[in-house]
Amino acid sequence: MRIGELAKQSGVSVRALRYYEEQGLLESERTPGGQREFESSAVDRVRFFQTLYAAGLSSRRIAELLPCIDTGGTTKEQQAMLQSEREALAHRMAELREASARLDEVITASKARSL
Amino acid sequence: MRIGELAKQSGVSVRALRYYEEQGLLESERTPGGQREFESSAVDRVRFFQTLYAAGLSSRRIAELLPCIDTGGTTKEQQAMLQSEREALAHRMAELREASARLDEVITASKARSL
DNA sequence: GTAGGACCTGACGCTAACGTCAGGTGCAAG
DNA sequence: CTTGCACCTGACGTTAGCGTCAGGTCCTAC
Repeated sequence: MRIGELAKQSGVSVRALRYYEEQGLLESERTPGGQREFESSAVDRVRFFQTLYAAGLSSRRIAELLPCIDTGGTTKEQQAMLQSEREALAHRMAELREASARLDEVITASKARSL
Repeated sequence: MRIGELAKQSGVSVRALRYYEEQGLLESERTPGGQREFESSAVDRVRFFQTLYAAGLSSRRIAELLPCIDTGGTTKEQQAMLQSEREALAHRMAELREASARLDEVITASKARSL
């Protein structure tokens, strides 16, 4: 499939897709005319990237994790990277919970005041 | 207290504090010589900002929420803003859980492969 | 063979949250 | 009164993840 179709199916912009390729996250064949040709599996891949981006990972970090993801990450370094990223996620979730709790305090306080 | 002391106690840079003030998040008196003088309560306030920043809120958003936080947010608009921000946090947490789950898949898959 | 939509490669623009000079002032100590 | 560190106000630099032209090519259809 070509880039426009991939964009439509994965829900990101064409520009974003070219950027992902530039960062080494996506690969593509080229037609004789020079246009990108993606495999259909790229759709899921891009959606996966979106999930990771939403979780706060950078392109750089995703690119580092890709070998682990694609090959199954058998080296110790890869295992360690996956682990540390998991811990980072846990940390971020804790921060969110903290912020959420603090906001709740404000909310309940304001409700009490408006009674 | 002066800005350097506040920076030390709250754990952020002097530049960041001036930025917060610029964005309307912090207030300060001025000495005759023009130097900022903060109340000691500013320490907690700044830490609170850090919590919200960590949760993904922008300065702009925090500034919007401030009246709710300071005055107790009694208007309907303020209540609505607090609610919507709470929901946004819940959404972000769901995204994190999703990403975390996907990463776990990768991790368990790689462990299985390395056996 | 030609219209025109999809695609191409630069390359500059944008926002947020500061970092980092530069050049000048305040202030507490000796 | 002079160090000398803390502080001041601009103002430009930085990073990420794209948005958005500009100017030119590909490809499919008629």
